[in-house]
Amino acid sequence: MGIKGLTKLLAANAPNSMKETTFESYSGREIAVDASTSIYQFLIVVGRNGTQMLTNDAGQVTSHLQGLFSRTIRLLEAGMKPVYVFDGKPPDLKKQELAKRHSKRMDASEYLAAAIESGVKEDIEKYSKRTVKVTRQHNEDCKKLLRLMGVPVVEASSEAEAECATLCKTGKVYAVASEDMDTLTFGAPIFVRHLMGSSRKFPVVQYEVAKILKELNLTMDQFIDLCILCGCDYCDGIRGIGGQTALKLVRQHGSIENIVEKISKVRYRIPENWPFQEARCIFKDPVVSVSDQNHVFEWITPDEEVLKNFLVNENGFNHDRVTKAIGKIKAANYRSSNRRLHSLKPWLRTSVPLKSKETKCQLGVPSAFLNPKMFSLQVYMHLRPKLLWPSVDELVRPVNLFLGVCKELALFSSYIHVSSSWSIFFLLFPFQALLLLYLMGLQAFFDMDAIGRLNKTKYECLLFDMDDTLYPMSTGINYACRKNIEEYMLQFLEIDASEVPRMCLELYKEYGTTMAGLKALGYGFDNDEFHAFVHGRLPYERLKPDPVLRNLLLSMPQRKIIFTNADKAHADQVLSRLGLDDCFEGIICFETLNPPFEPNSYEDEVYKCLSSEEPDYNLLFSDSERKADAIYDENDDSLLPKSQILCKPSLESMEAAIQIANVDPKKTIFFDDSVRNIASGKAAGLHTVIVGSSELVPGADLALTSIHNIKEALPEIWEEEEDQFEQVVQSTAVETVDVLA
DNA sequence: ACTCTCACTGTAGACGCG
DNA sequence: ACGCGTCC
DNA sequence: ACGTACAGTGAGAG
Repeated sequence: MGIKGLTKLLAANAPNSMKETTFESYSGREIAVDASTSIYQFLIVVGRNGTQMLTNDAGQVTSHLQGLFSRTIRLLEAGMKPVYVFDGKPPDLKKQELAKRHSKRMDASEYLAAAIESGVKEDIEKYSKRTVKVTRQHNEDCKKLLRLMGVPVVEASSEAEAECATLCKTGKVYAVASEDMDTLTFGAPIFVRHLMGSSRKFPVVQYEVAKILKELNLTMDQFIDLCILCGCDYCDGIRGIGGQTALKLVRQHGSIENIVEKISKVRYRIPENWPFQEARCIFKDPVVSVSDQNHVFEWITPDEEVLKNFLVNENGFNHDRVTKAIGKIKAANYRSSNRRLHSLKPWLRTSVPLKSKETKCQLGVPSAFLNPKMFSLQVYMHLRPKLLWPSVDELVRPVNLFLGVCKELALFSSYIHVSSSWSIFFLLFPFQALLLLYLMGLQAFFDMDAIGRLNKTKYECLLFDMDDTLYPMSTGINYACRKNIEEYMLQFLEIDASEVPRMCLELYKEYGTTMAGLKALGYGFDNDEFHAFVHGRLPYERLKPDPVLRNLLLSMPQRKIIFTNADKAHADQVLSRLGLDDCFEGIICFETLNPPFEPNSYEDEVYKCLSSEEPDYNLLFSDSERKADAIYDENDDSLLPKSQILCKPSLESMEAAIQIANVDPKKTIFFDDSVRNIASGKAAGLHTVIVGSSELVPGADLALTSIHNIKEALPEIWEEEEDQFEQVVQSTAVETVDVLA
């Protein structure tokens, strides 16, 4: 039911918080839409004639598909980028409200039956609408349709409105379009009503939460209390108190607790066991899906064939109509991908900071004073001898070799889940296991001998992203990091608070990291200073040592290298907290790809791949010269300033990493949690594994919910030990032969 | 008289043709 | 501009 | 084992 009477209350008490806009003005904007309410409306109204609805051959209702299909196309054609958010589990507090609705529907069903009996058309019409219920199947149909159309779908973990609001707060969408006033209570910064009202019965209205608070002169907490008092889905208000009185009381007393204490108990009866605090919690800290802070929504081209099959063959849509509609989606996609670059322009013109420069160098150590040695390659690439086995040299005789294997296996079985049949086998029948391994070894030796010197090694190197890959997203490090970046932009770059989240994300999207984007826009801050601020006060204590992962890593025979966009200090801190310091041969980090100065001191091959970009001379130049870097051609619409920073997901960064690590991409597996990094990793020729996702994404060869599942999902990594083993055996044999010869 | 609350009821898409 | 039938 | 919401109305309380 949303918040009772909030529209009126705001119209009367905060008229300036709402402004009339137009449908067209949201062109180019990402808009979150609550899917359930839309589907509900479609089911009620699309193609309804009494109890008749639009159906497919199988007699299943298709009204929701019809409605959603045309509405979404309408949005796309207007240049908007819709994100549909589906409901998750409703909070427990909402149960009673839902039960009420359920019983109402049951009543309506009875009335409907009676109406059909008596044959009164209007009653049939009326009551059949009231029995409408959005089922799981409807939801699934719609998700499928949207995905085929290339439109992003979000599954909220609880209330869709809460999820929408969070998407908006974090800048992933520009606004939430809904009719539900709850959206404001959940704190969606920009909330649009009647956006879909093609009837023009109501104009499109935009609410801004910040303006509401300002005009009502309330804090967000107080506003939430106000909404609870007005009456929300989660608990009753106080009888006799509506919007007006609630506003007065909140202004006067500040919080529900105080109001309860002060108001007349004679006149107002406070409900017993009134769960207003729980309701407050739902609004204030709603359960939302823990999504990747850096995840970027994409509106991709529709899957034409499958979409046609779904609509035409399965649901009886008119073929020509669908074909025409798909054409519209494609055209809209094409236009908006061209338009995307425009969205950064406003910041280019207005945001190049002038004042912030003076204070710039006081926070961090100017890089010029840092010891150049610190940036030599060795620091970032702790090159160690390639460690394949314990004491490889000693493995002259098979027995020694098997002792090594035993060690590894013993290590495995101590922590790997029981599912590893090898480990069990080894534990139960150590002697037999040894014998079997011995035989396998001999077999491998002879196989190898037959094949000759052909190198069978499948993987030589494993390239790991660090944050959100080696430890889960839920630690909140990523979130804290983002907050710090926003804080930095606010404090030191003097960017307007209202622009920060959105700008942050846009730059991230366009340049790979927000920092790279800021640099490209001409902000001349110091890299180290930025990193120090952003990574300085992260809640590292939340990272706990991960011995399981450590053992997994140590048991992998391949080279293992970290590839992160973060700086060295952060990488060191994280790895040390996780207890993984010594698991990696090297770290490719921000400084590796963006040497502070003296790019010449780099190895030739590294420099070669960097030289296609302008080296970052930025730090050596004066402010005015730096500003000149941001100059772009006003007349060329497609040109944005190039980033001077090399980072994922650019293909150049991938190739640079491959060169620095000196690996063959075909024999390297790249682990990352970001879809676009995976895509560009694939483009660079790497094997790719998306971590933290249960579904495959474009460009990924494999999906891992957690890095801990690596052994189950990629047994090849360990199986390769046998390959390595063959190699060792063989090379040993060859050497022996040489010696003998 | 006037303000406010409450309970109840009604209504809700999108397109294209003429 | 509008009403009205149609979509499946 | 489930899934929506506001606007308008008029009666009645204070």
